[in-house]
Amino acid sequence: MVHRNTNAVRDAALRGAGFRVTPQRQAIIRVLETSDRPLSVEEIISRMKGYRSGVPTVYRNLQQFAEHGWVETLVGPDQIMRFVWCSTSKHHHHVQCEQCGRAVEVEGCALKRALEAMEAKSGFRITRHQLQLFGLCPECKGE
Amino acid sequence: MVHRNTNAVRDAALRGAGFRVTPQRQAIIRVLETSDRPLSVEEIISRMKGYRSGVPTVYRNLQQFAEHGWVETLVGPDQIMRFVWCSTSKHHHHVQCEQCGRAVEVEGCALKRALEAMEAKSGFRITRHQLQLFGLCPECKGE
DNA sequence: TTTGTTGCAAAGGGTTTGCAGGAGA
DNA sequence: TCTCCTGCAAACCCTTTGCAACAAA
Repeated sequence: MVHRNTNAVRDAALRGAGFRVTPQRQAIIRVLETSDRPLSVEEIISRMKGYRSGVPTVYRNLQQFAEHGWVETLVGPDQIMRFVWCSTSKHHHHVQCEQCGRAVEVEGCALKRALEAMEAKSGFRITRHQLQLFGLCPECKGE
Repeated sequence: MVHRNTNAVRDAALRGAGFRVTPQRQAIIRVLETSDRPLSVEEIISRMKGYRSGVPTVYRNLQQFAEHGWVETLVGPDQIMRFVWCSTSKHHHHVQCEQCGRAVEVEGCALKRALEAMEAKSGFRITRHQLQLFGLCPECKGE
């Protein structure tokens, strides 16, 4: 019973963080966890099966989840907020396919050397960075 | 007459790109060129000396300038568009000081090796990336 | 004179707030 | 029961659009 177990873990995490377990929160997390790409609030709501929650509720919860490091908020040139579930709380980046929209996490961060070079060039001490990667996923790039 | 010269160069660039030379455009460029950080539209207008143009005009021009690669549009978590003048049209990144807000360009891109590592990890072919750097500038980091 | 530009006002649309009713614990 | 949450509607506010007047060329 993998499902049962997953749900139990998620509910425990909610409670452990001081949240009440509501069907809305469960639905938001379920949608985000099973999505292969960043989702807007509208997209999150439309993907809720059997349950439809209000827009403000989703925003409020997403904001709280972000404070706990559970979701990452991305906002691109279209000015729309999109959210991704972070399976790892370690520093990581997301690569998104420009053709099919699928996104995956790249664990770890290979930027160490590059950042050092940029620190030397700029004279700044770089403390934080945000990298967004775009390209072609394995399926889309193969012919 | 450095000023005269700079202005002449800028006006020629405008004309060369098919733009008419208007005081609004001149003012926008002047503000952006002399700014040491990304500016919102509101900030751009408030910094215009002796001339005040309408909000839509600034947005429209900024959009056109961006299409010519003259300005870069950044939008952070606060959802507000900010614009920086790009002195070079080559690929580059910006580092912004988290304390004083000053931002500088880092010419070139030291990410080649890091991107290759991430391509290998993800299986994606990475075609485009956007990197935002934050840290402490030379003045702010000293002590 | 021709045609690109500007400015005003209004529309647009994603996000946030206020508040009363509802439901976890 | 006691709070926390949710949902609705309205408020917000940055950005865009429409259109008539204006000005560069």
